Amino acid sequence: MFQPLDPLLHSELRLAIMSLLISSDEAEFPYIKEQTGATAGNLSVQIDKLLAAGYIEVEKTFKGKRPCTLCRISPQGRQAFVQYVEALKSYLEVK
Amino acid sequence: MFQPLDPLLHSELRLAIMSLLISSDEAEFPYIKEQTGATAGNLSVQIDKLLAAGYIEVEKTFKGKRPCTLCRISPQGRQAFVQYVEALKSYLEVK
DNA sequence: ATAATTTGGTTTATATTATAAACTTATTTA
DNA sequence: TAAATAAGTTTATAATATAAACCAAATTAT
Repeated sequence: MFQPLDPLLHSELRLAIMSLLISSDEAEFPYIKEQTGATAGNLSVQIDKLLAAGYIEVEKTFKGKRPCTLCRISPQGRQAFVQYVEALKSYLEVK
Repeated sequence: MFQPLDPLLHSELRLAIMSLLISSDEAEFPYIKEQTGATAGNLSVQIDKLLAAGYIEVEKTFKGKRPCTLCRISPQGRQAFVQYVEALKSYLEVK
């Protein structure tokens, strides 16, 4: 009937992050922050969770002299997102 | 960019309840319990929240000698569900 | 030169939420 | 009449989301 929803993706901010990454493939911390409207603290925590789950990869580099945190979606992340969307349909389709 | 997700609907169990009610219009507690696989306690709590939000109406009757809790979606609930689905699209569509 | 502000975050604390366990009451069934 | 089942509710706990507080380095203003 209803397919379980991956709790890692069923979160407004994490879903927004993944949504950005699935189309842009990679994005910098400040860009994600701006696009999602999240606070830096919240964003940092949620990025850590996605990283811990293996849904994204995080590369810490520098952009000139300033630190730059680059996020990229992983194959597992991409798959999890697709599955999440599939699962969601079981709740949204009129049966 | 991303539309906010109504936190009352962005919950696996409450979304399942609303999903059932939007298509069947009304349903009994045990039926919802069976369809969602939720525990009675959890279901009771979430039904209360949907009721408090005005998204559903709850009628406590009897079916023979046994109590029967009947849930029905309200116009506000229906509207909120439709809006939630709209908002979700902003996360799911490839941009 | 140095004080204040901004950038780019992380860590920690709090408040909310989801969830199940424990409980209640009435009704069947053994 | 004792045990089990049905139909829930209340309460406790564990997880979660979120922002506030913090930190370090770089930039800008005085």
